Amino acid sequence: MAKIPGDEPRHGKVTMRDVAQRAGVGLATVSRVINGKPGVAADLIERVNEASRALGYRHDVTASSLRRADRRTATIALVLEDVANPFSSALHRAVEDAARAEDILVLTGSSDEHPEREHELIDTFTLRRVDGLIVVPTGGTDGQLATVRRQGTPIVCVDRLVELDRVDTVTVDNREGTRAAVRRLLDLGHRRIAYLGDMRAIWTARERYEGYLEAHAGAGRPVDERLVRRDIRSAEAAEHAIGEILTAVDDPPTAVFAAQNLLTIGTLRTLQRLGLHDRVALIGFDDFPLADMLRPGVSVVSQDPAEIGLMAARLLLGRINGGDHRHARHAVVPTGYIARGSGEIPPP
Amino acid sequence: MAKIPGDEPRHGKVTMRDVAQRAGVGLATVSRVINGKPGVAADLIERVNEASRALGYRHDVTASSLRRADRRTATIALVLEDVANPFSSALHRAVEDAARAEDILVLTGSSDEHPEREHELIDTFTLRRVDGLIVVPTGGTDGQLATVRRQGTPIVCVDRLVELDRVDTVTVDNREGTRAAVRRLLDLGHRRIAYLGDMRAIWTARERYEGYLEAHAGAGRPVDERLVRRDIRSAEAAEHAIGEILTAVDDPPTAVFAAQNLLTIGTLRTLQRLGLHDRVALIGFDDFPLADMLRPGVSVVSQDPAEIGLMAARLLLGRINGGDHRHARHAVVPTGYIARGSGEIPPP
DNA sequence: ACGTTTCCCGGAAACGTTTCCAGGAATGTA
DNA sequence: TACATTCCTGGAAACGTTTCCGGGAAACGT
Repeated sequence: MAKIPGDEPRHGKVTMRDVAQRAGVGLATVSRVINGKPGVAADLIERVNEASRALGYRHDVTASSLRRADRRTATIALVLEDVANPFSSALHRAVEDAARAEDILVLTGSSDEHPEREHELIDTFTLRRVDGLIVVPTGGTDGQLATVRRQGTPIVCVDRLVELDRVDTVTVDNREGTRAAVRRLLDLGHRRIAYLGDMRAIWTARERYEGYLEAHAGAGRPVDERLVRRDIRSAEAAEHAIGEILTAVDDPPTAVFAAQNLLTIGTLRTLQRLGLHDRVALIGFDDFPLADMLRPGVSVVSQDPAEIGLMAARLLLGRINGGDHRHARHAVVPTGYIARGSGEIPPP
Repeated sequence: MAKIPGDEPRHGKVTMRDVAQRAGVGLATVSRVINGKPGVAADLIERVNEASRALGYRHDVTASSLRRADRRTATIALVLEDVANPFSSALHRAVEDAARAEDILVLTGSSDEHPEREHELIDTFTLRRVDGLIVVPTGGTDGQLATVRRQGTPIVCVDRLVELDRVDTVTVDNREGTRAAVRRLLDLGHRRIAYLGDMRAIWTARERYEGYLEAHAGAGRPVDERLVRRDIRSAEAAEHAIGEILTAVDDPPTAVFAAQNLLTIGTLRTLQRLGLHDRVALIGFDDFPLADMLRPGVSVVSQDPAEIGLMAARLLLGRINGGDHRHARHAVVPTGYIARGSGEIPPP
């Protein structure tokens, strides 16, 4: 064959059969010992362990999962929006740590918020027979998720609520976090509070907007539609939108609530450009690095991706390890508020 | 073919045998068709394809790799310092994209800069028979990497240079990037330039320091050891160190070069606290989000993690696909300089 | 002492696939 | 036409493991 020059002949491959032979026992016994199954004489266990140590035997998880009844593969998959964004990667890390504790590996993929891509990823992952799936769902794959779940793969959906049979979720209290923050602005005396929101197709975006409305309703204040822009998907679009609102509207807002990371940053840029950063209040949803280094510091509604990831991993691993709760569990982790100055600017 | 939501029930495990039966051909023929091997009659190919489509057959990569001669598993592994840090995750994303183009999945793990942890990860990954390994090496695992490589697994080391047989590397031109930046400061008239560096055990840290020395040597300027602090590992430590240098030294520096992300941020904090951010020049190594939003904007030597990741993936996939280059290839990607103000502050 | 149950153990089948091998058809050559 | 060669094809073995099953020994009950 095409033998790569300089490649060592694959000597390594010591198999269970080798161990069995050296220990002078049957193949089945070695398997039992390796898997820690009961009902093997103590001296045989010792012989097998000794032999496998001496030979440097390494258990082949792949081959094992082929025959194994539960087909466990010691791998879970994580479908994120984009492994490179800070929220996703913090989540990823938390999941990795939780999985590592049980010697489980993590496969990841980025959906880029595209249902087709997400579908494809879930497809590939389930084909590899991962033991479980943690998904930040785009919302276009509920049907697929339901079938996959029905076929036996435990699933935890994260960040966005989905209502599917025996699919657990971990979400953040978007509505309440937003409501409380906007309420702060109202209590500070702001009457005209602009709102910048993400794509309406995204559950969190809808929830946050609800919180904005609730805060106004709770304070008996009307919402001026002209101060609201939704379906904004980038920092640039936010820059533009808030610029329009601040300049074109005859009675401009004295505060802004930016319902997502990038939108906060876009708003920030425009405020600085217009020299309004010390006069218009700003609260963003979701913290970001260096928010405290800006002036004024940017106040945010914070969520804890590590906590979310940990929770998701716990729920998933719980189901994988046989806890077959017949109903879906929905964990909600609370948001925080970090006051850094921008949210504390009073109306003129 | 690409139907999106609410998919067919596709329960059951339809195997190659089922396809063979329905197509009225032998098992071996189905395998040949699926793997696109030559020497099958056109009508049989059509029959097999039709049958497999009709039954919704899905190729089981796991079982396949068990018997397969090359043992390819269509998976590569990525060992990063921490999946959650921006450099790592940007790299991760680039690798994911390159791999996806060849239907290859990516396993990841975080070493946290611990050799033992890295060793463990590499061990686990190779046991799973990944097709290749991309590693940001801690430096404590060269022996293991050499063995793994010798046993046949292609390896690309990233960010830090290692000299191992047939192990490719992708690094950034740390030395030159630093030299040029420090040279700028010197040309601007700065004579006393402080240096904050990461752990000396890390190759990049050593290289950057060399660049700092070279710049001084090239300009015929001496280096004052009292302005140099190395082995700093956190933003807090940097904050403290630079504070000491700025206040305790009788003839304080007029500029600072921070050789790593966190150190730049730590320095920034201290400069702001001391009210020196407009008077002491600062250049950092490695860009970070919002660096342009600070006052003054933070000038940095920039590296492109996406480019690095892409390059690494290319080298790896090249080897996986049979490119048996017998010598190691070392790609070096250039750094940039982004002037935002802080690096352009002249000496008093 | 004898039958029955329980407990351990090892040989063999199975998991879903690829590869080896041998046989039959088709083609080429003399 | 006869024979060697090439080409296709499918049955069976193999990959490394787990699980099924049957058998022998030990423990138990009478």
